Amino acid sequence: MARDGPDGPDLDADLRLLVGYGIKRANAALTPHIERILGGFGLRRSTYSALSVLAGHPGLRQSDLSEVLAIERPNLVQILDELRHSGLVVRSRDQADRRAWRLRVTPAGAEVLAQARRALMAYDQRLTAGLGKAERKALIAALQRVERLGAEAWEGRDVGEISTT
Amino acid sequence: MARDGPDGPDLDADLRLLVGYGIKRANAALTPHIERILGGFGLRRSTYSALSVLAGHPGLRQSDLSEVLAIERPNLVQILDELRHSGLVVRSRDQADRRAWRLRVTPAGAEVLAQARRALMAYDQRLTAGLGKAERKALIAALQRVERLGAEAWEGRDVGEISTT
DNA sequence: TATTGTTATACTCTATAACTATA
DNA sequence: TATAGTTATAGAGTATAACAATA
Repeated sequence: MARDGPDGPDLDADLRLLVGYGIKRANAALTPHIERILGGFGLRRSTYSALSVLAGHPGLRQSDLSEVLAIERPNLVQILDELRHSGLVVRSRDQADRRAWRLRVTPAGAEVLAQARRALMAYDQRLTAGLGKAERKALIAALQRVERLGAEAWEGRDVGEISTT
Repeated sequence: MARDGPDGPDLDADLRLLVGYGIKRANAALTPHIERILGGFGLRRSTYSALSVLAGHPGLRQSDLSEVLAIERPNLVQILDELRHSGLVVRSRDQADRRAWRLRVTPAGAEVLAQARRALMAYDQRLTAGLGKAERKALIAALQRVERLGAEAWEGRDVGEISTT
């Protein structure tokens, strides 16, 4: 255990056995680069995500978007303010339910999204350099599966047995 | 595209093509559960990580630990204060360099770590339920590779070409 | 009575500048 | 002059309570 790697001893070898640790470290390593890339288009991670979903699903309400992106409604307000003030998103009152807003991406928003998407996809593809298309798809599927399994409430009882399959 | 899944339409299908998005969503889904599990032992994610590294490498200095865990030195101070006040870690002045501290896990710290580790490992194993041992190892390796590739500075030039391999 | 969007607020994580004591 | 650890602080992300307007 704790064997040395090419960049020196991996002192966190024990933590590296955990999928959750690997995900946290990977996220921390990627985040500043993703923010820098999107920042070049006047976007943040959250505004890019909102723009991306709205572009594919015009007429979505804020509460729908909140659920899709797993963002609390109050936190979405600022995100949408930002997109509206930049002229990338507009909203109009729902005719049937006058409490709700219907959101749409403007032509300018679609253009910014397209450009940001190209830059972000190029970076993201680099993350799986050396992997084939099938392997990349498998990684993405595995992550989504981890997300689902991890989110399922668990009674946290002390399970001594660990599957050896 | 944007085909419906078993739990309804996946409105973020476009974002799901990104490894970075999958990592962010997985991390967000796991974090509260991991915090809850570790909270049962009086630990946070950061204090658990520090405890885990120090247990395997007694005598480490704070700056070493900071580098291993990719935590800025100032942020490590509070983490170690917490561990010391809980009696899980002690420190002593380095004899050769009286600016530095040498860190060690106490017997109580080792015991808390062992218990927390069992609970956390049981949860983490659940994240890859259905995967074989080799597949789980491959996922962990892929994450570490993503972390490394993603951290390497990149000039962010607009690369239109995307590998089709 | 419940829901949509909003405001205010608080808490954690993370990052930087500047200080001290030692080297 | 540089380094180890510290303090203070600021920003981003995220979470909850409470409110107005509407259902």
